[in-house]
Amino acid sequence: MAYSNPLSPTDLLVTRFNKLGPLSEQERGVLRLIEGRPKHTYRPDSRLLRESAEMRGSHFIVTGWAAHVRELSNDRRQITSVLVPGDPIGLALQPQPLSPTSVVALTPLRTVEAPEIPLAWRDRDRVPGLSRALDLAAAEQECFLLSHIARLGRQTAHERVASWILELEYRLSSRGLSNSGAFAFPLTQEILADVLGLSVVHVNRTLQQMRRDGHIELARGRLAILNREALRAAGEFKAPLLSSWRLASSEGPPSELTASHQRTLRSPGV
Amino acid sequence: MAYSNPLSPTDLLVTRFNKLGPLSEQERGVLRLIEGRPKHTYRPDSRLLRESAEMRGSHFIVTGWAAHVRELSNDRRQITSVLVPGDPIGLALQPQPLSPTSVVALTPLRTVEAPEIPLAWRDRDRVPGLSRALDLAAAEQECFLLSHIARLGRQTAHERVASWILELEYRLSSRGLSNSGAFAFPLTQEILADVLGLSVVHVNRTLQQMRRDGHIELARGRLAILNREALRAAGEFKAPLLSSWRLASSEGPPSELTASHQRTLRSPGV
DNA sequence: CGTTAGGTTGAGCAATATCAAATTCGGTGG
DNA sequence: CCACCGAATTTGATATTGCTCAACCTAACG
Repeated sequence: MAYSNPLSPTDLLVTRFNKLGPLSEQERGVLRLIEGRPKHTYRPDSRLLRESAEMRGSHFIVTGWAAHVRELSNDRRQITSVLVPGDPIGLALQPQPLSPTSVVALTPLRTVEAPEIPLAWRDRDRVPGLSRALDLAAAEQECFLLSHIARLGRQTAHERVASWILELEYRLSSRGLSNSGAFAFPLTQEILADVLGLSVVHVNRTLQQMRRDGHIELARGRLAILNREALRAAGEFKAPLLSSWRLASSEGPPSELTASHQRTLRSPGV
Repeated sequence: MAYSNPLSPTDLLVTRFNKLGPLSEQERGVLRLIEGRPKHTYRPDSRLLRESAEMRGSHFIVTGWAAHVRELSNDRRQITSVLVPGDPIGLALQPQPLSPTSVVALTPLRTVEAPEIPLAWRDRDRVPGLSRALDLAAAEQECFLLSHIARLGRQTAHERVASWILELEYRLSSRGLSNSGAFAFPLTQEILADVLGLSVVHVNRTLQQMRRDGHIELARGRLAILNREALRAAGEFKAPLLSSWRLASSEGPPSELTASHQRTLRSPGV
């Protein structure tokens, strides 16, 4: 199936968090505990959380995509962020939080419980690298929200699509889910419209334009970036800079698990 | 001057935080320390923080308004949030953070240093009420960002203006800066355009429409909400619900123990 | 094979942007 | 008090982007 991926939940999390902040062996052990936790499956369109409902338990996506969504009158809805494998669901800073958005499955979805994560976030002294990685993941998420505001407020349809695709690919590649700019892409154009604040028809025309221009290839549930420079020029995407020490050591903490350095070049598409 | 307000920095913060989570006398003492800290003044348009620059020191606005802003090509800019007295500047969860947006003064601005705030945020055990208030303030801020995404993505010009005005009044009144829906409003229509993702001309026409309809009054640096119900119906503004114990006891300062006993019954499966 | 969800296309339209020219307003100096 | 200045607001005319509606096409799937 298009949504499946070979990484275990643990691998996903270790891959991603280790890029944010180096994890000790003990901290990886904490993540590995998650491997054995109960899993949950959801059908497309099922609702994992309702806006203003209490969040209980934090989960991570193992396979499939989901979204944070705000609903408005007249069947309008706005997706505020798309969630891919490795993203948290129901994870919050304070106890007894109410969800600020609904969370819905966009595809068949599998999640795993991760009760140790919110605990670790608080217990900073025992797992400093992990807490810090969680802080940075939160900061990154906020950064994407801000980019999305700029996108919706001030960018044209083409620019929105371009910058959003680059952001998505950036996120997927940090989890090892993108192969030199090509990745499984299970969203319908209607969902895309709700992400980008456009009509379905206009999304369609915009995508076709980008195909005609040779900037992307999109077919059969796969999206390939063919001309990254063109997309960057149009969308003005900049990878989020989160913390100054990352600047100093942007190669990242050397690790056995940095998937992105070991990509094999492969022809994109299907 | 239109931007002055009678509250001291301390009063502003105590007023606001005390609404988020009840503060002990000792915690108020921490806030009162801020009273004596160094102040800073800025002219309109000056830049307090640059995007991707390191944030050093956390401040609070004492008087005047500012904004978080993302800049794009072609002189476009998007304001992601407007900051009013009592709002933090440069406050972040993790150490050595890089600012995800620029911060600019929209009016003459006065801030005060508040080095104890980030410390208090971490030192949860010593000042639990204050840490919690900070958590909730952060959650509230995130909620406003999400609302802004929905606003820009899926609402019309009229709806955007309506919901934004209500949100603004909500924030001002929690600081004692709004008087039965009327408050000092120092923003130009051009700034408003950059907030709402519209052209200046269209902002102008939309405001006039709302004046003609008798929904608002806006003149000489003051904005008054005349028909709150009409604005709510148009904009679909909902005050953010942050935590379940606020639901249970939103009128008085609740005992911190009511929380877990008054949870609402269900929540959909996560 | 028929059904259906998703994708594509065309035509007309509405919302909003752009451009350009007043006009008003809040100071400021005489 | 008056005259003036620049910034902000307002207005009109026109252009454009993106939306709506409706039809049609295609591929996946039972």
